[in-house]
Amino acid sequence: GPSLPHNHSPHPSASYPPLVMLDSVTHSTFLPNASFCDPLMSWTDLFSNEEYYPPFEHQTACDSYWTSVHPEYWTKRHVWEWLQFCCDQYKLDTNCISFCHFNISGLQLCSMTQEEFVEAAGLCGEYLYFILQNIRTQGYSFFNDAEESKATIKDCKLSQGCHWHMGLQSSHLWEFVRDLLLSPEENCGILEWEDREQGIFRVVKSEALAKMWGQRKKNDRMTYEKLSRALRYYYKTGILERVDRRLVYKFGKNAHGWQEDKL
DNA sequence: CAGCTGTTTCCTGGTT
DNA sequence: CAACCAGGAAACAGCT
Repeated sequence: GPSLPHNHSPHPSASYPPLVMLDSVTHSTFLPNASFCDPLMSWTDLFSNEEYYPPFEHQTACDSYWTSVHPEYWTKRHVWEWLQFCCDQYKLDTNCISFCHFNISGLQLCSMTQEEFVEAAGLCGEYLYFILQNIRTQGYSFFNDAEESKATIKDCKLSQGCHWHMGLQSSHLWEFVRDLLLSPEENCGILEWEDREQGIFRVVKSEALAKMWGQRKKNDRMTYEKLSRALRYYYKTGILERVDRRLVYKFGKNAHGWQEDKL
């Protein structure tokens, strides 16, 4: 899509599926309760923190943790562990993840497209996809060779830090609305699903919504009048579809990440 | 620098 | 009447 940022791998020589940066992922969605912290930091800290990664020698062959195995060779159990870990570490909303979609082997997991991740886990799917691609591209040694990983981590930290920040800053209006709908903690009854399946929702507190959007854009002059004008532009691009009711909107064909997982 | 995207701002006119 | 909806037009900001 034209709105996707350019893929920019930290490892130009490697060939693997392109990294899809999370331009649509917002801070509020994934870290609803945490004080602001760079998700990247937790990501990298994660992989340099021995607390989460017990020394490799402590693992036995038949009792290996997912970090000690390359994703392609993960068992169902490894996949499960990885998923649990991601939910835990990134405070993913487990309600939007269809866990039965992940009752699969690592090989199957690796063959899933981003779209399939989104289908299986909504917005979290994008996140999980991103994490998985990172693990894959870092390679096996990432978890085992401490010396080698250090350098890799550092490189990653820099280049991906930029992407993260860009992703966090450049959230579009419709994504902001979507994320609000998907995170009850932040929502406070501002938005409400009218028809979850159809992607129809209602703006309950229009002024509050405008205020919140204004905060996001550092614009204290934002009003619902202006915000709604921006929303109406989405009819043209298929992000939203017209609903003939006051304060009611519907996600269009070109909006993604809002769908509830279908069992 | 030019051009494009995604709004932001403003406005006229019509609807609930 | 207040709060919305429809869009056109133009300004703007960030990005390529």
